[in-house]
Amino acid sequence: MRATLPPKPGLYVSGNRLLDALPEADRAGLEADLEIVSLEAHKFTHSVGGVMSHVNFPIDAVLSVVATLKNGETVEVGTVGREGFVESDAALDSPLSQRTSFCQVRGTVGRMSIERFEARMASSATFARLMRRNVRALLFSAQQFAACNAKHSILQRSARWLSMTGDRVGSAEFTLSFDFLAIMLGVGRPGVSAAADALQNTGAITYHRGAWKILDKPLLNATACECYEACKLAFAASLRG
Amino acid sequence: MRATLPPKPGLYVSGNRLLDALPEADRAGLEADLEIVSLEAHKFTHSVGGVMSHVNFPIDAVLSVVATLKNGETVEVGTVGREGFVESDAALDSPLSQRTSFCQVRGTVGRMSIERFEARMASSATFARLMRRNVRALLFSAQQFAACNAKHSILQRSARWLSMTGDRVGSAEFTLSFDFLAIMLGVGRPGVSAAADALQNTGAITYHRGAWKILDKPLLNATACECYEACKLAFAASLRG
DNA sequence: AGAGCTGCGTACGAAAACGTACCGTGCTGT
DNA sequence: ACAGCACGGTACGTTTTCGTACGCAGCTCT
Repeated sequence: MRATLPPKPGLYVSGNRLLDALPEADRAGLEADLEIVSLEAHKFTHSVGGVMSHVNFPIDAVLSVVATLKNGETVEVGTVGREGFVESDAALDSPLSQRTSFCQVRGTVGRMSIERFEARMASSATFARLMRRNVRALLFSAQQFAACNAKHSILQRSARWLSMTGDRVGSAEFTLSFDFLAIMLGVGRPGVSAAADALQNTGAITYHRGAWKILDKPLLNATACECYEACKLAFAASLRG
Repeated sequence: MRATLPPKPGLYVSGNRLLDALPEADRAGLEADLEIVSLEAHKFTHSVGGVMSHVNFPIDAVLSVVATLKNGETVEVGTVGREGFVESDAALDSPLSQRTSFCQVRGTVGRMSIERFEARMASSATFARLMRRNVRALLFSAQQFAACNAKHSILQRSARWLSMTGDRVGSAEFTLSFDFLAIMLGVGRPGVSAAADALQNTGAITYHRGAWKILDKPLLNATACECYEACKLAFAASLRG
């Protein structure tokens, strides 16, 4: 679960691509600043309005940022894996979280205290720049989700979600219930059911009782709307600084 | 078209609430750094992928940030008036614009060169903090739009848009065609037509050939989904630093 | 083995929204 | 005054999605 980028010999590699993109000087002391934590599915990392105590850099967990509406419905407004971090508010000069985030697919994260994060933001322009460029990608993806939710079908959005998640867990298999996917996409469960059927019939995926397996990633990507590729590119660009 | 916040005597007041929220020290030289420009409706300020030459602080214009899909459709993913600025990428350590923005409702903006903007970001922590907290509100609103587009009806979203725009132009009257509103919301024109009818029948607004007038703002706000209020609060919070 | 929970298939009427098309109406420029 | 055009009312058949409901299957725990 480490070394997803070619590690430089002797350097600490977190497994989080964002941290791994830091130059050598900025990785000094990183190991001491990070606590590796296992997150179970559906475990919250931060709730809306709360004072943030930590920032989380996913390693092989997938986290979701969601907006909660007044009637209690939640809709996913961002997905974060090893290419990013939560809570992004910390990089925007705010100690308060304006959204809820939680673990979507179980795995590990590197957890850094807000104090250490802010200290690094203040002391290293390179670190701060990388974090802010990542927030830029997060903004891009939130905007893309807005357009996507307005224009794309449940099938396209389901395929997008599965493709994105496949990339982030770094594996073709992961676990997620229909109900949860329906909530994330802001649609009804029968809609997800129909989409999953269609995807399974084309041979792109199989699923069984919450266990998904991607059989044909190119086919799945092709079924997904352009938003998959657009967000992928945006995050890739943010890692290049 | 100036002095929307109580001006301190002798201080330059731009009419943009974000700039006006700056402390006295940070307003030094602001007048020299800003060029007041009149924007016609539908005039682009920046296109996606372009190198940004300027940042625009709306005074009484309303700008839209849109995502353009591959089939040419555009969907509004952010609305910016005198409480904010475009292009936000400049505050996230990027010289490239990742979205297109253009003038939605004609009016004036204060335009600052990217060089002067970056110089202020670098030299004043207060300025940088205010800009980044505004980007935080922009992120919040993009996320809210994502949830809104997934969950709320055309009527609610139309009312939200009109309420938001009314606040931003600082007037109960403004101009906008049905076609354009339909594009912004990512829906068909008949949908907007029906929503406008319903809103006019309740007495919240009137419209005639693209000229809208808000008659009963509280009623309009009540018809709008919660996203109106949520975004309003987010931007208000960003102005308080 | 049985109870109970979670995950999922499915059906179906209702509602929302789409897309397209056609036509009126009020500006605007010559 | 007239043509041309932008604006937008309206209609209608089609598609998508919703919401709800019911039932079955597989896992787990006792």
